[in-house]
Amino acid sequence: MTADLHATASTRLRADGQRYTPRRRALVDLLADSDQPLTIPQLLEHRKDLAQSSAYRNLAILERAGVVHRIVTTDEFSRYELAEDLTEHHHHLICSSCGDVTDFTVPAAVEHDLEAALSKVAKRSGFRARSHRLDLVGTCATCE
Amino acid sequence: MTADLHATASTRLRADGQRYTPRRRALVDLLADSDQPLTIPQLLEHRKDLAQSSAYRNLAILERAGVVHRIVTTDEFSRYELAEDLTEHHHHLICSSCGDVTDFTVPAAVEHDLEAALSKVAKRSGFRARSHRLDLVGTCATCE
DNA sequence: CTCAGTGCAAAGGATTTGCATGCCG
DNA sequence: CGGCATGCAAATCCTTTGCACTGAG
Repeated sequence: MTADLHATASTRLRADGQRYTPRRRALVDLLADSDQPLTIPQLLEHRKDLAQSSAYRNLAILERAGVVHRIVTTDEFSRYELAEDLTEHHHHLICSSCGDVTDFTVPAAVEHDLEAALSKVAKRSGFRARSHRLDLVGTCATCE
Repeated sequence: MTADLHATASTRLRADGQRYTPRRRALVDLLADSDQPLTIPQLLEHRKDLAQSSAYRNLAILERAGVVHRIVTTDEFSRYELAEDLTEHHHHLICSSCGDVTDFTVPAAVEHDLEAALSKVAKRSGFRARSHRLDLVGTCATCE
């Protein structure tokens, strides 16, 4: 699936008039290898040769192209993960103490009921839903 | 319930060694009167006599005391609402175009199943859950 | 040669903080 | 009176932007 991932990333960037450069590929690789959304400092930590400004710029471009997704939790840093359709649908455990985020999933049945309830709400309010977010906020095992 | 609200706010602040001043009360009033979380510019807009820095400071204090809750969505501003236990449990429609946030609720049955699934997840990961967040992200009727 | 991608350094903007003043207890 | 709350202005810090350089086509 990794090969596919890069092919998809490349296609989406091209569709947006952008190239799939080594730097951008490196960012996608880092995100794909992680089981949690990463902040830019964390990304730079893993790949010291990446320039901060370029990381910001490239992640913004990758986000516009629909390759990565930016999330804001409770601390001061944005975090990035692969776009929803490039991973499996999942949710986040957010530690309000250290800010760390971990992925998790819920049973398909629950997810399904949720979808149904949400689409009803959206229809009622004339809201065009694109996605939903379900996060659990609390304290992670380490901070506890 | 408004009287109770202020009594509760006052008690919680006192427990945190803080006073319930007119400015703080004004902020709580504004949030209680709104059917959506508000940004600080929005709060200042409603009450022009509030100083920006004091608003920031007081909201931080109110948050520490458990009276208000800060949420970060997709745009650059934080938004504030009354703490979960001072309102009814609800969720948010987040417009990714204008950043506006509207409250909504889901049927108790769905909410209940969700709680059950989440507490199972939390237990499995040694995560101490404090609350959950369920948001619908998309485009509001106005921006559509 | 051209033009996008990159790195560095400087600018931006929401939020925070230092400090002098005012007010409640 | 004492100490916290307030307002103003300056400082912070994540993020964005300007600009010159480099490399791919």
